[in-house]
Amino acid sequence: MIKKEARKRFFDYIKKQGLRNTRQREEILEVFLSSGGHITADEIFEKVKARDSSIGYATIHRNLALLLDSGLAEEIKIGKGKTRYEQMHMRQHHDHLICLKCGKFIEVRDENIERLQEKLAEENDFKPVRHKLEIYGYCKKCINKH
Amino acid sequence: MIKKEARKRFFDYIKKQGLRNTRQREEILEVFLSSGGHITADEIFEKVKARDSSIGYATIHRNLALLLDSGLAEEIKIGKGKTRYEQMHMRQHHDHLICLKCGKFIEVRDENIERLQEKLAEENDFKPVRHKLEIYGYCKKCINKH
DNA sequence: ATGGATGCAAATGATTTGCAGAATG
DNA sequence: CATTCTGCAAATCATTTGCATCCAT
Repeated sequence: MIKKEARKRFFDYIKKQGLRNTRQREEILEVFLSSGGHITADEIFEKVKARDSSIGYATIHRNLALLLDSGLAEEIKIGKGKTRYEQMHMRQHHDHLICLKCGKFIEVRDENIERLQEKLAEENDFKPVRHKLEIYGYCKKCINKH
Repeated sequence: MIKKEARKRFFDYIKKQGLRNTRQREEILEVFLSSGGHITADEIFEKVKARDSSIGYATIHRNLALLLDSGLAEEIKIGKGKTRYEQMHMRQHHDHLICLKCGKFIEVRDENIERLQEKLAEENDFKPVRHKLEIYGYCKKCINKH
């Protein structure tokens, strides 16, 4: 199962850094990995609190930083809203089409673009690690309304 | 001259919205258009203040919002730093290679990627307006140091 | 003259940090 | 046991807003 891999990767990272495992850390990881994607710190806080009402908000952020560092999560910051966190590990990388009207996120992937990005980086003596492609515009429903 | 075009576009927008032209607005636009790119609100504030020490910080933000709305500027939010503003109008669109070690921004452009993005959007019944592509990794200087 | 624009200071909102006690390896 | 982690509250930091006044049209 894929979630198991992600857990392993996270705990391997934790151990390598000389850090410890905790109940809270485990719960936050679980909620994050079970999220559809694009989850906020607040949303994680609410979900974890439902299971363990004693958890503090700061703990969410501290562990989110760890998810980022371990490469499991990626930040998405758009406009003035709060930062969203997306899974990097379990799922295949994808790009986003973002509707300027209704805010809808459409996940897409194009192998040719992926390949050209590698090439583009290489041509610039750059070793790519990850990337983010966001295309802003209007989705089908909103295309006539703006 | 290209800067002149950008100015026209901005003031056309202002007028269309029933807004007014002011000394401050003019100065902020000037500083923004003269910036190399990736400028922050603070940096604009400092530069404008050098010419007009009475200007307030809030005015920078209020006018930056206008630059965004008029389509002249684009926001770039990375990590925990402050938002950077980049010119959209005068210069050709470009993507970024961002070094995870030294923070260097390399501007790149690939026609094929641009074209494939159009196609990708179209296939999803999506009308693209603008996009943002950021590739994170290690630049030539840092590639051996991490 | 009229309503948008500005400067200032205070407010906001998200994220971070200091600290003392709790828990892990 | 030594250290990391946690919850809490206070602190930060960037950005936004309320308000009285100013100024462009």
